[in-house]
This record gives sequence, C-alpha cells and structure tokens, in this order.
Amino acid sequence: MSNSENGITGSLEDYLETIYRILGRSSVARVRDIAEEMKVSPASVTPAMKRLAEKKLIKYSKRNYIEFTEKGLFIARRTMTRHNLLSRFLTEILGINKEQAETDACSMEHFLSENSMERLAAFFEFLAACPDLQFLIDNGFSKCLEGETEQLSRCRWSICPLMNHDPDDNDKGLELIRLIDIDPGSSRIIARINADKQVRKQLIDSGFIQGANIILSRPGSNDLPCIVKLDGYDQELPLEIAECVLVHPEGEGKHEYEK
Amino acid sequence: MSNSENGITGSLEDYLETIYRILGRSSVARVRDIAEEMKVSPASVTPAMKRLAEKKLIKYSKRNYIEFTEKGLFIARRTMTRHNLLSRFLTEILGINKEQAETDACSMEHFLSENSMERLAAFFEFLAACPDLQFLIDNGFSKCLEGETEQLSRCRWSICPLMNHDPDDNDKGLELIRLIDIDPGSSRIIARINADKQVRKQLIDSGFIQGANIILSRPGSNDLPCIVKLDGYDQELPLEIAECVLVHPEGEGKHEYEK
DNA sequence: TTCTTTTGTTAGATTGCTCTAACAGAAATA
DNA sequence: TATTTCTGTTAGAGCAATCTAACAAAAGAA
Ligand SMILES: [Mn+2]
Ligand SMILES: [Mn+2]
Ligand SMILES: [Mn+2]
Ligand SMILES: [Mn+2]
Repeated sequence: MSNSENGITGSLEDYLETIYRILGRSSVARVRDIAEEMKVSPASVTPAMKRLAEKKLIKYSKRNYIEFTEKGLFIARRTMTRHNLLSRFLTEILGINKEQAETDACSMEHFLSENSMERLAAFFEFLAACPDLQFLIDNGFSKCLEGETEQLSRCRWSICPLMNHDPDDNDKGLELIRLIDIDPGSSRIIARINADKQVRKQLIDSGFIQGANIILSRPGSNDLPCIVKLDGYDQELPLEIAECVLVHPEGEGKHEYEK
Repeated sequence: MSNSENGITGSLEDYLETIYRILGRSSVARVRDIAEEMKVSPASVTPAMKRLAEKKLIKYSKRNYIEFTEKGLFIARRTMTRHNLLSRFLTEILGINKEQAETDACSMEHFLSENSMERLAAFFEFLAACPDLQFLIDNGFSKCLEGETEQLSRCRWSICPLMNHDPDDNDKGLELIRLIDIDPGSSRIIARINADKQVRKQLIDSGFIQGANIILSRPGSNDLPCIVKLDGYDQELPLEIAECVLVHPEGEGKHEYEK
C-alpha cells in the first residue's frame, strides 16, 4: 500500500528496523535472526536483502553478514524512533497494553509524515514540561478508563478540585442531552457514548464518535427505531441504543469536524 | 503489508471507504468517480470491485452501479470512522494541517487495533468533558508550536498562572541539564530538544526523543565530537549539536520507556 | 576425515495491486 | 439514424512480497 516517505516500502523499512534492533544487541545480524524476529521464512529474507542492497541501504553479499550503509542506518534509526514514539503514545496516553501497542505502532510507523512525527515528539516534550497536562492524563483519563463503564462525568468531578477549579464554573458543561430528547430534524454534536463496552463498540464502529454532527430524522418509539443522519447516511437505531448517545446542548460542543 | 483487522487489505478498505463517501453525497457510485477520488486508473477499479464482490462486500455486476452488502457497509463505515478519528487527532491535538492530516490518517487507519480505536474515541470524549485538558492543549501546546523555535519553558510559564498554580511549586521541574554537562558514563532521560527546526529534525530522526535513555560515553570538545549511546548504539554528535539536548536531573524524568 | 546439523539460497508458484493500450458498450449529439 | 464522446472492461505486463521444497555451503561433532 503506497510507499513510505523514504521511497521504500513499509516491508523494507521493517527489515531495516529489525536489523537495527539485532545489531543493537549482538555483533552480527544473520538471515536466520531476521527471519525469526520478523516471523517470516528465511527464504523471504534473502530476496529482501537483495532489494535493500539494490537500493544501497545495506552492504550484502551471499552468505555474508549484513552491514548498513549510511543511508540505511539513517532510515533504520528513523523507523525505530517512529516506532517508539507511536508505541509510547499508545501506551502512555491511550493506555493500551504494551504488546498491542507494539503491533499497532509497527504498522503505523511507516506512514506518519515528517510533520506529524515532529509534532508527536513535541507533544511528549510538552507533556514532560507541563505537569498539569501529565497529571490530567494520568489521573483523569487513565482512571476513567479503569472503570470503563463508569460515567465520564464522575471522572470529571474528581479532577476539578485537584485543579483548583470551582466546579460551578463548569456546571453547564455537564448538561448533556440524550440524542432521543432533541427536536426531530435538529442537528447536534455528539459529546459522549454512555454504554457498556459492547454497545459502545457497536456505536463507535457506526460513526457515533465525539464531535460528529448528527441529525435526528425520526425519533423512535418502543417498536419503531430512530432514524438519524450521520455523514450523509441515514441509519436506523433501536431506541434503547439511541438512548446511550449524549449530545451537546444546541450551539455548543465546538465545531463539527469536516469529513 | 499485512492485512487489516477485517481480513481484507488496506487497499480494499480504501475502495469501500471511497464508495461510502461517494454514496453519502450522490445517489450512485460509478467506476469513474471512484477512480478519480482515489487517483488510480479506472482499469484498476474494475478488478478491485471484483475482489470486493468475491468477498461479498459489495454487489457488483459488469457495468452496473455498486451496492454495499451489509458487511461491506459495516467495514466502509468503520474505516471512515477511523479515518475521521485519526485525522482529528492529528489536526486538533497535534496541530497538523488538514491536508497532511487527511493523508496520514488514510494511511494509518487500516492498522489501528480495535482497542486503540476505542481508546482514541474515549480520549476525545474525555477531552470534551474535561475543559482543563482541552484548555491546556489549545493554549499550551498549540501556542508553543506557533513559535516553534521558542523555549518550551516560556510556554510553561504562560500556562501556570492560568491554571492557578504557584509557579514555585514547579520550579524544580524546570531545572533541566544540558547533556554535555552530565558526568561521562552516566545515564539520563532526554527531556527536550532545544534547537531550530533543522537541527531538531536531525536529532529526532536519530532517536533523540523525550523519554529516551541516553548515556554520555565521551564528552566532546571543540574538535572532538561527543559519543553517546542510544538504543545500544554509539553515535557521534558534534558538540554544538549535543548542546541542544536537555536531560532531566539524575533520577528524574519518569521511567525509561522500553524499546 | 567424514558425517550431521545448521544456515542460507534458489526455483517456482501465488496473491495483490497497479499500469497502458486496446476494445466494447451506452449515452449524447448532430 | 449515424457519429462522437464518455464510460467501463479486458488483455497483458510488471513489481513487491510471501510461501514451500529442494538444494548448497559452512560449521560442528564423531
Ligand atoms: Mn513496521
Ligand atoms: Mn516497527
Ligand atoms: Mn486509507
Ligand atoms: Mn481513509
């Protein structure tokens, strides 16, 4: 699927990254080690090494150990840096488990633009320099994830005093409305999904995410599902599921993101 | 490069996503529209439609308009939701420009795990519910990015009063040390890169990112570059570049992330 | 030295995705 | 109706990536 920013494929970047990792812990990188670490057959590694050598990213001759060229070393290091940053984003900010994060990071690393990479790095620097933000993520978001079915509002309340805020200031922010309670035909911004894991997943997969603009085309009843319009599409939604969708009061909730 | 979570390739997901987008704004999706929107030749679309039809994701017969099956619609929607979420993360949190964010999001969307997806969605809900966090990102990180060469510490100082914090509380957090000033042989955590855009990019590509563990193997001099160890690799670093790397004081700066 | 095991390469096949060029069908226009 | 334009398909090719099976070379053990 399309090339990475280096002009080489994601697969070749992974080979370079793997060689880098291996050379970081032992003195030589052998075909066998690479195959093992990448979970491919050794017969796949040889032609990959040939492709890399052709592109002048490694020095490779039959049955010899592998050495980086300067350019190859650069790409290898760059790929691993991206991997590490993405992995940290997934674990430290989103709270994903290490193993999952590694897999996800290693898939995504190849396609991040220079710009996004730089900004992600800057975000971590900002986080390290700004204890408030770190605090909010550690004590707000992470805790809120622990009891995943709990209401987000509880989270919110538990943070406010720590932040020296007057809860009353934010009171109106809490006034979320159920999607099913808005006027038919009117359009709102989704604020939150308030459901157990399964229903929540179902709604999110269907595009019911925070910030999305939603129109209630037909309010439902017990037998009749609601009809809502999302991204130009009408979707049917059983009443008891629609009840879980909370929206901002009219005119609030930031701008709609553009699709 | 490996399959997405649906068991179909990223390319096919993109075709579904594109059809979804087109059907969201017009009544039929034609080969020509798909080709145009995806910037591929129409001759590439036909076989892609055949592959999708084979997998029972669309109903397709020669020269006829394309319809989703239930499963196809689901994957299309799911892909677009991922796309939107990632795009929003890149624009709203990292401050990437819209166009770049779209490209990046559309590359990464195919590989995000269910788990990460759910967490990213939850993060936005948290953000919407927690004005403090939103405030810190909008007024802290984004502003700090505007003047990219400015010291992060300035940013930080400008936030503290707004957050009702006593700046003195955080004073020690500011005491960062230049890498070149630490004892040779000792190991520290990188806190920040303090350099212009070009040098910064060079350092970040080389793995000098916040949170990385670094060992100063040899302090340099004006002619002799420093040698530092990162990820098991020795790297040479000209003194004037090494000067830009700031580390936490001994024992501080969180745990090293594991590679 | 000779045999065995480990390691790496090659041959040959398959899948996915894309392209250009040539062609076929449908719709619009004269 | 006849012609032109637009649209979609097919044929044929190329590249990247992976596999299994067979083979070859190198290293280690007897
Ligand atoms: Mn990877
Ligand atoms: Mn990786
Ligand atoms: Mn995509
Ligand atoms: Mn996309």
